[in-house]
Amino acid sequence: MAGAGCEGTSTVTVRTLDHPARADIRLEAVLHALSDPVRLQVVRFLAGLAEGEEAPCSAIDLAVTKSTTTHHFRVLREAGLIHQVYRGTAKMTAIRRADLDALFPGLLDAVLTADAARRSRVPVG
Amino acid sequence: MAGAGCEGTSTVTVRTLDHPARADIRLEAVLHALSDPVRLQVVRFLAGLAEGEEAPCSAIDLAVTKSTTTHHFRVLREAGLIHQVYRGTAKMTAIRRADLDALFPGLLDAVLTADAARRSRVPVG
DNA sequence: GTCAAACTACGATACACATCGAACTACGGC
DNA sequence: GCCGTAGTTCGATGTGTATCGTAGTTTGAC
Repeated sequence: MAGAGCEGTSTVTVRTLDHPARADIRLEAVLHALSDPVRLQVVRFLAGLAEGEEAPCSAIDLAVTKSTTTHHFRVLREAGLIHQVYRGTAKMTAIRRADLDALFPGLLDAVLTADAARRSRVPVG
Repeated sequence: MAGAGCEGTSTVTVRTLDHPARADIRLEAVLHALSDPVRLQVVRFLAGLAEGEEAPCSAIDLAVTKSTTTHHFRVLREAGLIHQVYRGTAKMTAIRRADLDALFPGLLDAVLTADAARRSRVPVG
């Protein structure tokens, strides 16, 4: 059966992922997504990449299982923080910086700056 | 029994409230506190007051019961977003802007700006 | 086709949270 | 002392969430 059992897939087997449009990104959802340490780690990693650069889920060393990782990536995607696309066996992820900066100017930078400052105070987190 | 049954009260009946020190304010807790619409409304109201100005809980018209209001104010206080002090029968609340701006420069303003922008797009929220 | 790698789905679990109503406490005024 | 106002506490409830393990799907390589 084509495309069965795949979250966000249309009838044909193309493996597409649903993303909220820029206008549908909600501030509360973004703040909630950022309030989890695992997800903040993901965002921190992606924000450290070059503009538009992608990374597979496996590139980030998270202290949780793969199924939990899938969960967190979905929360980030549905909140509008990241964009994901299948490329071969990997699922490439990039941060939606342009959308975020347009909707919430300075928010992402403020969070990343605050997070970096805290991490420099408390060496290992 | 002196001071029994009062959250954060010391042995003598003085009704003191515990607040985290500036250094103990955690970014995740702040983001989580801001990710609830009721609490965001409280912060928006307090941020609109003059510098250092206080307001009683009852000054904000929230669409929840008093016990739920108590809950949200406690979340905000324990996250380090607000400072509360008893004054007569009222509990006066002020935003901890200096602490927040020192720890997370630009974060509160970015959230408030984004919230204001969204509220101007969607008139009633 | 077979196999391994990458990721997903599902069910379970344990915990956190937003909400309420009802009963209670603290304070100021009469 | 009595009462009203402001806020708290407690228990309950329904919902959300972070986590896991196991089993499954998809894809590229062989």
